[in-house]
Amino acid sequence: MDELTGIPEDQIRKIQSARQRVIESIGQNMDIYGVNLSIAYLYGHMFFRNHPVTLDDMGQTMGMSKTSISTGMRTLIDLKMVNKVWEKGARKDLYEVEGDWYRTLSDFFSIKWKKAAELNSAALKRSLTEMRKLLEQQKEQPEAEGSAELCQLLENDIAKMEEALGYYNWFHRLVEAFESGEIFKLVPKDKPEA
Amino acid sequence: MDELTGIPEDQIRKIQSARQRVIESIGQNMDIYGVNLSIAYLYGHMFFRNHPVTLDDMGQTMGMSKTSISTGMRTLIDLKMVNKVWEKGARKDLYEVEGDWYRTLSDFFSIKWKKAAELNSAALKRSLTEMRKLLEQQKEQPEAEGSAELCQLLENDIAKMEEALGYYNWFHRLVEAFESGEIFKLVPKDKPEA
DNA sequence: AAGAGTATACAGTTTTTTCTGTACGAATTG
DNA sequence: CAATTCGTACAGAAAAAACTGTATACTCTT
Repeated sequence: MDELTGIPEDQIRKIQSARQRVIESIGQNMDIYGVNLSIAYLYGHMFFRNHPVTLDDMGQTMGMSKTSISTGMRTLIDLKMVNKVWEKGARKDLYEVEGDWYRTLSDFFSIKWKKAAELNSAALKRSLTEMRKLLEQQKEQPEAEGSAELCQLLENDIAKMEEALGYYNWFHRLVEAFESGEIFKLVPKDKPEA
Repeated sequence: MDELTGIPEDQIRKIQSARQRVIESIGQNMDIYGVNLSIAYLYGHMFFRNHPVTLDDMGQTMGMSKTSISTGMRTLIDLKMVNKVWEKGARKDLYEVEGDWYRTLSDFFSIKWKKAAELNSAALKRSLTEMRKLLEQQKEQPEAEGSAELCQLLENDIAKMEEALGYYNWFHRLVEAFESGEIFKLVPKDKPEA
């Protein structure tokens, strides 16, 4: 807040209230990124800072313990929403928000969603293999008890899993379109004239 | 589980273990949609069912109270991941998973992300208007104390908020590309041959 | 319109998550 | 190399969320 020195009191209050509205909105809506309110507020406050901040700095600003700020900041760094900044001769670590929100979104998909899709794909592939083998075996002994029902069941499951795998394959390519920036060919950053 | 009657015990166990792997994977990765483990498991179990399920049915399957299943199911319905099914002369409500996962993803963005973007946009616009007015006023009295610093500050904030609004504008168009299916022009469902 | 069976609102309990203070290891200065 | 100062691991306290059982409102059949 040292950037506010020398500015009349009432002006400061107006600016802070305008900022506060945005910070609060960010806070209430950042749950889609899987972060809690405190971390979202931390991000919101950092958004308006024009210089990198320290843990102590933000702890003071938000009235929270340094430990909480530390873990919160780490969460934001893991999500690449915040970057660590190096400054010559600075004792404390410095942090600032990643200003390119398009990249933030892309990174988020890469970090969280892609990983989820890959894990699910792996599980699906293993179970699919198992079930296909079961189906093979069953087809070789069609006289066994309940064989028809079993085959029907297996075929249903297999079909579902194949469809799911198709989806995850598509999703993987979607994330790649974000990573490569190809997505901007379809949806350009600069709004085309209506 | 009535669909498993008449099938040998050991076959059932193999199928259930294959299913369980997938259910568990879904459960552990569905947090990106903002649902908890129980709800994710509920979804996972429903995924493998070939017929609509009832609340009691799933309560039994998952060993949970009907109340929990009810609220969990409602969450999934709100996210359009599960549909209510109407069946003639059925006393109980019936539910089944939305089988089109492309649509599920699209709906999720429409329901959660778009709303978040719109709320943030609204907050940004209001604060932006306020700050622009403050800047106007300030530029008319450049001799006031701390005026230069104040203008600098306001211009910084305004620039940031304008950039953020640009991003939300883009995001809005992105979600529309999902809603309209245009996204499949860029990333086709059927994998092009490599 | 009555009656049986259903889903859910609500309050209390249990479980999980978040937050804090202390303690410790790493890095930096003098 | 000693003395600071920093960031974080860890354990316990506080807060939030999830789950359950009961009670109520609603729907559908008859």
